[in-house]
Amino acid sequence: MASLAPHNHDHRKLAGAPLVTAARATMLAAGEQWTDMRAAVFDVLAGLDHPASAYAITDAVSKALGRRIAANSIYRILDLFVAANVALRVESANAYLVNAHPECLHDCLFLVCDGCGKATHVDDEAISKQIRATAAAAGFRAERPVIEVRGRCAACCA
Amino acid sequence: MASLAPHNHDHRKLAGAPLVTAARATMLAAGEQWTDMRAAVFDVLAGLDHPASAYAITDAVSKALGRRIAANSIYRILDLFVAANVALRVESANAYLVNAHPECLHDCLFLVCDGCGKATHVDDEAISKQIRATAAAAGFRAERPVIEVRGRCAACCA
DNA sequence: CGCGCAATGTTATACTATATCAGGGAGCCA
DNA sequence: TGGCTCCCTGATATAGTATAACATTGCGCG
Repeated sequence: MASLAPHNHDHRKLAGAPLVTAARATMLAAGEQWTDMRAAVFDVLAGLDHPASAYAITDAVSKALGRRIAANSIYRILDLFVAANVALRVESANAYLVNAHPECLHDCLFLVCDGCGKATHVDDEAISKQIRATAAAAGFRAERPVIEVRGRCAACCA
Repeated sequence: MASLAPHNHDHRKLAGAPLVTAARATMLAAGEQWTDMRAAVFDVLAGLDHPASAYAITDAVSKALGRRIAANSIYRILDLFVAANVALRVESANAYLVNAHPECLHDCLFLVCDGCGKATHVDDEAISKQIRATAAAAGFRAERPVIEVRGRCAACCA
């Protein structure tokens, strides 16, 4: 275990079982349950290599469970996940993504490729601070910055 | 805050007739027509004090023209407007807004109030440059930054 | 005139998101 | 145990956002 300084931003990404464990712990800490259904949704999210729509996730969960799940139920769970910071939403793509380090909370920036659809999650405190400062200067109370860059990733620029 | 752009970024906001004239000129310069329909949509946009959904705009245009316009037609025109930079889209709100200075092109930042729904349009080259630099550092070609801050405006904080 | 082209109309449909109420299981307490 | 509440999920309906596909109109031009 790396040391947990006040917040050293050692952002190694979790994956596999440790990620599930961390997500579960985060949910429990938020006073939310970790049900079979939620675990199934999380597994699907964690298995994606790019953000997916709620309906795509619904299809994948349905397939995984062998029975039809209503989109409705998936939305409820995704909303909880986002609120608890174990999942993230890409506003400009109406899509959801697992949060590979659910234990630290900060504004995040997505580089969203219009070629392959993949999103790279970047944390940059300098940008975040600057945006929040700009908002504050305008007398605006920033609650949820949405910072996304549409464009082309290195692989898709070719 | 060095101002090295080709133009001086004197961002006085246009309104009323001069704004329409500027928008029209911008569209023509982009090789697009300025039809009665487009003028009607633009008038509605220019009369809004906060971003509105395509359907709300459809209703307003329909009312202004005294006949029912299909949402479809409005979407087409809004898309053109956004492409030509005479209108802007707030991704996190699925809403459209007139661009009060259509003649200069830059990334923009919206402060979107969850209380009153108003959006403040801020231009900040420092943030824009930093975001683009971050993207470039990741080998990502930034084409369209989406920078929006959800929160509460000064009036709604009270 | 006849043709092509762009804009708009018309209709249908896909996609995204939420509301509402019913059912069912776990824990709690008399 | 029985009954109770609370939360999660199911089921259904509907609202809201966006695009597809083809028809029609009107205008400029040879």
